[in-house]
Amino acid sequence: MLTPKQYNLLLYINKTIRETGCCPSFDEMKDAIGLKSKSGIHALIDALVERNFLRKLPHKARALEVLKLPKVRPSTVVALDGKDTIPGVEIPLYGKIAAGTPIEAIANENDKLSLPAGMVYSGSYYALTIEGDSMIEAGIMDGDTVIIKKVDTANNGDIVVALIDDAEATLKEIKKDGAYVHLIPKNSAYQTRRLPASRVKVQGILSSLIRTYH
Amino acid sequence: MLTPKQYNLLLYINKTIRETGCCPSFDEMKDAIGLKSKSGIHALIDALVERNFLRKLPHKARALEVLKLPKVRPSTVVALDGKDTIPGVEIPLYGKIAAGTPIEAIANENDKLSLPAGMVYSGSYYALTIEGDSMIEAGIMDGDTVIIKKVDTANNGDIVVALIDDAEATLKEIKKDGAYVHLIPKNSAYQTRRLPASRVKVQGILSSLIRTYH
DNA sequence: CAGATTTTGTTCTAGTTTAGTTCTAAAAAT
DNA sequence: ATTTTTAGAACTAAACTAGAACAAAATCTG
Repeated sequence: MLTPKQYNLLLYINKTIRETGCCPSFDEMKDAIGLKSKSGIHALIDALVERNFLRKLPHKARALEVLKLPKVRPSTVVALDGKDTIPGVEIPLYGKIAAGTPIEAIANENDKLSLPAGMVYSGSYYALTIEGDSMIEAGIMDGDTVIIKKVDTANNGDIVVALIDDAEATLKEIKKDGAYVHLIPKNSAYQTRRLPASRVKVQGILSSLIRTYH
Repeated sequence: MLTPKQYNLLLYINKTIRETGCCPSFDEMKDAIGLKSKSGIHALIDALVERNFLRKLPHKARALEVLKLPKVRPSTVVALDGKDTIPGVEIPLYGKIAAGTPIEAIANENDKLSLPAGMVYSGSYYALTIEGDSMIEAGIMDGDTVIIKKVDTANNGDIVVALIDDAEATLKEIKKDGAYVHLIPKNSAYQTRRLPASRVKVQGILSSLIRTYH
C-alpha cells in the first residue's frame, strides 16, 4: 500500500491540517520528516496522489486535501482465529444511491458489510451508500450507509428504495395516493415527485443506518 | 484454495498493513514467514495475485493491496438462528445523553451493544442513546445510538461528549478558544455555550452512529 | 490596484540506497 | 525420478536524498 516515508508524510499532513486548519508547505514537510530538500516531498506527494490518499488543487499553494487514511486497526481484529466473534451476518454492499442516478449495476462480491445479528431480523438485506443531501432533514447525510430490507411493498411514511421506470433508483419517503405514489424528499430544496404507481417499484425499505466519523 | 505458506503470507501482509499503515518489503516478508531468500516470496505473491487475494500496482515498490481474506471459519462458536458469526466486539451501553443529565445517573453495566469489529479501531468505546434534537442539523436525531471513543482530548470540529462541572454531560461540537471552549449545538434553535476550559472535560469523541427504523 | 517581494511549488540532474525480478542449482517432498 | 520448494547471486528498477534553478502563487507596499 504505502512506503513508510509516504505513510509518515500522510500522517503529518493530516495532523497539521486538523490542528492548524491549514495545509503545511513543502518546506515545513521536509523539516517535519527530516529531509534537506523539498524535491523529495514532491515525489512523495505524487505517490500519495496516485494512490488516492491525497488530492491537490492544481495551481494552488498549500492546497492539499487528505482523501483517506490507511485504516490502522489492532491486530486482534484481524486475528481470524474465532475468538472474538459475535453472531453476525454479512450483507452485500451494492454501491451508491442518489437522486437521478441508478444504483451501480455492479454487485461487487468483495464489498460486504458485517453487521451484528441483532440489527437484522428475518428477511434479506443489502446496503447502499448515500450520495447527496435530498434526505438530510430525515438525518440521512451524504456518505451514510443505509441497510435496506428487501420487500416489494411499503406503507405510507416508510422510507424506501424506489426504482423509477426500471432505470433510476432513489431513496425517498413514500406516500400512496390512489393510482399514484408520491416520492417525498426530506429537504425543502427538493420537490416531491408524483408518479403513476405503475412506473415505481419498491426495492426495499430503510431498516437501519450507519455513519462513521473520521 | 491456498497453501499454508500462501495463507500465512497473506495474513502477515494484511496484519502489517493494518497495524502499521504501510506495506512490508519482500525482505521483511521472507523474515516473517521464515524463508532465507526472497525469491520464494515472489512466487507466493504471484500465486496470491493470480487468485485475486492481492493486487499490486505495477512497477511500484511496497504497493500491495489486500483484496480479500480467506473466509473465517468459526470453529467453536455456536451459530445462533442459523446465522453466521463474524469478528466482533461488545461495548457498554451507558444510557441516554441529553442536555442537563449526567451520564452516570443512568449507567447500567448490563446493557451491551454488539458491533462488527470493523467499526471500532484501537481504543476503548462505549455507546449512548441520543435524547433531544440539539444536534439534528448534524444528522444526529432523537433516539440514535452513538458510539463514542474514549479519549480526553479532541480537535476543533470534533463532536465530543463533554462533561461540564463534573455534573452535566452533553454531545456537542467542540471548538477551543484559548482558555475557553465553545460547545456548539447543531440546531439553530440552540445557543453555543462558551465555558472556561477548566469546567469542561472531554469524555470521548463521536466515532460512529447507528439508527434503527421501525 | 500595480508592481515588487517573498513564499511556495515544480523541474531537473545526479548519486545512493532499497526493493523487486529473474535465473540457476540444490534440497525436499511426492 | 519427477515435481515442488528453497537458497543464492546477479541484475533491473524504484525509492529516496540533495542541490540548484526556475516558475507560479500569495503577500506586501506604495
